[in-house]
Amino acid sequence: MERYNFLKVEKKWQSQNSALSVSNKKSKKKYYCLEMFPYPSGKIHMGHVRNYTIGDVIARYKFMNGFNVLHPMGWDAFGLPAENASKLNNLHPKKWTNKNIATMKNQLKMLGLSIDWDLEISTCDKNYYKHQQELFIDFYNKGLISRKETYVNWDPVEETVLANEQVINGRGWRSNSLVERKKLSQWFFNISSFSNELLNDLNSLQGWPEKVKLMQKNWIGKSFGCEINFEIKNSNDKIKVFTTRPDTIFGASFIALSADHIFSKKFTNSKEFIQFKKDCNKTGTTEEALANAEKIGFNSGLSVIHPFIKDKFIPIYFANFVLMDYGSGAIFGCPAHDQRDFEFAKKYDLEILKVVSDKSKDDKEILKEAYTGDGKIINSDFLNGLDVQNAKEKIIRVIEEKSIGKKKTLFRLKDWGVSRQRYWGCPIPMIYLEDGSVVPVDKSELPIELPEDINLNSNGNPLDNHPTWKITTQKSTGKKAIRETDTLDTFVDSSWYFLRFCSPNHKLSPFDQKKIDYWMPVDQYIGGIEHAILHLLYSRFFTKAIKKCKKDFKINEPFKNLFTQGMVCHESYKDAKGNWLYPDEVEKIDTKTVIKKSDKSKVTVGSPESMSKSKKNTVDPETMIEQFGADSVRWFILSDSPPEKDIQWSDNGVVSANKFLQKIWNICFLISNRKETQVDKDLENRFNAKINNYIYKIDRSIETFRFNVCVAQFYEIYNYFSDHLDNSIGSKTLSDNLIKILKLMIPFVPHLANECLELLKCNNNNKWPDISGENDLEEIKMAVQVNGKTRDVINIKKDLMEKDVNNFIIKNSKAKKYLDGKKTMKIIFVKNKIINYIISN
RNA sequence: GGGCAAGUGGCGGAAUUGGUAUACGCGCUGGUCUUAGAAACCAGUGCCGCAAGGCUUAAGAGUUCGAGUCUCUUCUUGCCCA
Repeated sequence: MERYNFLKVEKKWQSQNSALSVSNKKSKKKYYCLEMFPYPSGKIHMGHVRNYTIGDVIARYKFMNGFNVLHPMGWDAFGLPAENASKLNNLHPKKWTNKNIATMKNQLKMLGLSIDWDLEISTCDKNYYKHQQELFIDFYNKGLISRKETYVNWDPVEETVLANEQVINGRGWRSNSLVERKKLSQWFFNISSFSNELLNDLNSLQGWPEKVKLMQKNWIGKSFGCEINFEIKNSNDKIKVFTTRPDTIFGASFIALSADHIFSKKFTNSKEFIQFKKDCNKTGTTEEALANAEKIGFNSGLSVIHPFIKDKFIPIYFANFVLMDYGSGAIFGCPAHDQRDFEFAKKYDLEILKVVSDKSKDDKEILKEAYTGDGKIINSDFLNGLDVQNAKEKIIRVIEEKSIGKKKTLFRLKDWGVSRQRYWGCPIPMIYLEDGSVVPVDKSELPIELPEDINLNSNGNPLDNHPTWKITTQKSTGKKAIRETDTLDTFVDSSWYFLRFCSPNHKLSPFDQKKIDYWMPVDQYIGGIEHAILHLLYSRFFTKAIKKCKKDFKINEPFKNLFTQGMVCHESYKDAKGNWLYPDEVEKIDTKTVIKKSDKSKVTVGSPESMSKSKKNTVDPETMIEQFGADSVRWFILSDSPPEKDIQWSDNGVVSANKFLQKIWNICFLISNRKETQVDKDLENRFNAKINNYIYKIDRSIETFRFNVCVAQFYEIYNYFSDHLDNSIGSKTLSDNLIKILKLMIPFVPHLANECLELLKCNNNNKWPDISGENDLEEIKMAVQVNGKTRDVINIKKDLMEKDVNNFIIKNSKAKKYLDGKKTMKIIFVKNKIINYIISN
């Protein structure tokens, strides 16, 4: 017998067109299977392998079930790493990117994915970003984009603006440098005006994980609050304050204003105020940064009159933890029940009055921190005795009756700042005229192309530094103009690529509406959980925004079903000096000892975590494919853990996958050369039935993404087959059943399965075997319990009634000895499953 | 601090959704074949016990004829938000 030569076989099947031939028969049901496209960073990693293998299983499964399948792939090709690499290697971002794309495309092909490469797109291709610029202009004309001067998170190392979500613990997500607050004029997508829609439509996404929907819900963060107008003492002015805790109004002990509040104009000549404002800018803009920063304030010397206690005056401060873009840029502080207010009050020695009773504590006790829980309202006149929720409702009612404020809905979701002071991104198609007005370029001028000659080695914005690029004229008037030199956030690129895939070469507009009508929405979207919030939210926003701009566009939500796969993890290794080591630099002596190959010194093993270059706990997919074959790698990555959970990479696992696939090949070989035996019809029937049950189970497991269970079933099937090779089952029966099983294996290990099917002379590989449901097995196993304890398992004919089962047990079962001489009080009988005797002692 | 998950052998995990707990794989142990190793194949492998048998799904209680699954309490871990 020849050994299975995966190198030869995989090449053979890959040289044939791997795409699932998409016929455009409209009569057929469509299936759009999409995996998140990769950033072309250089090489693919195991995370990609997992993502795309899962997608491939689904795409091939649906194809074999008769669907028209769209299974495209492209490149999220703009982004900062290209510029960094360019500075390092003196290679133009475009060249660097295209080189990486070529490498990674080749690697993906090695995996044997059923991708239609004719649909390939790249976001840095002008034929792609041209249409993105067109969408930008459409959005602008619809009022969905605005230009705002705001404070932004400024990364001083990257010299760029960061979105709030790119700031982690007050530091840039990539550079890890402390983020500063800086005022800049920026382009914004008005995503916040879609807050309600984005929130409510989550309910329609039944194919999304609850977890992701919850994360989006929290991110949008709808809350109710109240605006209150405070009268300023000895003045006709009022201050509009926003609060989510109007129930604590009687505990108010100060008013805090943003340093940018309109009242700050009164202090423009104060040196102290100017210094205070400077200090404020050291604090970031995220909620977290505001919560953790030291609270600083500036006493305005003014005060307001408490709206319900006429002789109570409350001082007005400016404070660093209040931002202009939250509410009205003014809050009232209730130190007893808000931690930030508490810290502020401690620092400036302000009154701390409890107005919500903490059941577990004495109300007279001095607080060590703010109490934010529920409780009965105290010290609050007409609110006393109510709980927090009722107090909120009552006080809002009173405030509205007295016309000193009103109820307001607030969203946590902010508008999406998309300007980036970067070269390698989509140019924003706007121009500045000499009269100061800002207008879109004429659509006929699109694409606004990135210049190829660019100097990336100076500080600041590369396009702005380019000698000629920004100088232009307005087409319609011939007036002199300057181009916008910022480029778009790369999240914009990935917010509509799934639409472009439906007609990737369409020239006139971003997409062919007819194709959208057929293919959209994406039936199954697959990607990492790390995109649970931003990418998915932005894509949802884009879909809704396009719907606003284009009459015929009827899609409301882009992704019908979403699956988020877990990460690929590996142990990390450190030598005695504390240097990280790659897995192939170490050797395992036994289960406990690991040594460094080069000098045999002992190595410390770290617990498994997500593969990352910095910890060198990576395994290169290409090496693995060369060593064990793509099928083995695919098989292992699907086998060990449920796909939504993290998986631990194990070389042993791939080795055993490889061994198993060899066994499948062997058994095909044996069966195709098997001599006919005397046939036992009964045995054959049972064999057929059993295989049918397996087919049913595997089919169900694929539908529910339980690929690890599928793999286990395949192992069982193999064991079942090899147990029956010597039995009186006809060779044709064995071969026919094996063909069915091999077809089930095509989505998992396409090369091997197709090769085996060829060996068994099966040439109808594209059709999924019939699922006739769970077949009737003549015999089933039934548990016999006495007082709830299992005493025997009997093989018995299916569908027998209680009386017959009972008779059988009394004659044949070893459970009988537990029943002898005892009185049976009751028998619980579940057909085909269990019989339970309740006896008295 | 708040929210959400989840805790099953040495390890990854399965359990038809309240009905035989530990499928399947890894690892380990013994054997066959080999000069030897590798590969392959066979057998064993939750714990206690010579055995009969008993115990076991983080811990404890509850509902039930019957609980890994449902309810409550506690503990631990992970993720997201602060």
